[in-house]
Amino acid sequence: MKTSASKNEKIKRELAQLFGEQDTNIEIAAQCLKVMSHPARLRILCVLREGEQTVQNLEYYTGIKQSTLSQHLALLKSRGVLVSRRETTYSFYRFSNDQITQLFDLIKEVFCT
Amino acid sequence: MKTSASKNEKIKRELAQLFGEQDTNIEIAAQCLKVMSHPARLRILCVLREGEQTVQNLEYYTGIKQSTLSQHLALLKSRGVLVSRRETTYSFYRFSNDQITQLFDLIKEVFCT
DNA sequence: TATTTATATTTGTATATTACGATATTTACT
DNA sequence: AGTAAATATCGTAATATACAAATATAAATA
Repeated sequence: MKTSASKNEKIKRELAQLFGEQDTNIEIAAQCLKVMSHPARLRILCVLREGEQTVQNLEYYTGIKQSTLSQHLALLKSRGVLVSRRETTYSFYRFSNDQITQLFDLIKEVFCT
Repeated sequence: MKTSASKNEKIKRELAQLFGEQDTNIEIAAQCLKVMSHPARLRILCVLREGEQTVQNLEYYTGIKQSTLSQHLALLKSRGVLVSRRETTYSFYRFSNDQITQLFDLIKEVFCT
């Protein structure tokens, strides 16, 4: 089974463009998406889409246990999905940037309409 | 730490809307996203974004071993990301619908620009 | 300084995913 | 029927992830 040479070239170019020199883009994308691909973490993101929240509010809204929640938040933060700030003893978490927000919105649109 | 009652209500409504009766939306979204969140599978999707391909062409473009590739394809198919058709001894895989394509395009935009 | 509150980290255990070789299946062709 | 080609599935070992209890840290306040 062969494909035309020109189409081969197009696909190869496309791949080169997507992956970049070291496949870093695709690795980063996979890691970031993977961390969003969990029911508990999608719940967290859904709450944070409305604005930043403390851990205990997230616990209240999502029903996830504190230690588990904290681990999910750490994971989301480590992959650049969320950022946090500390105010006295409270940690506030929020989306890290508009592109993540946009991605989340599309996910919601795709799966919830 | 308290949040205003009205904001509480808004978030609760938001959650109810997203999750639906049985949290099915969020489960489906998590499963579908998870299956896309793998370097090898993103490579596959990148090739298929250009149009349907046989397994052996995918093997050629992605460098993934045949049995591994076949498992990735089966997974993507089982979660509704891809569909396939058989023509003689060849299986052709392609994106299952426009929403998945749109989602993939945004992922690419977010992580590769 | 002792205590309390909010959050983070560690630890143990259970479960899930991954890649790949070996094997099976499907279809075409002789 | 027998063989070959393309694809699918199985078995398994290595690795990763999930969860929650226990513990640790950080900051406020008595």
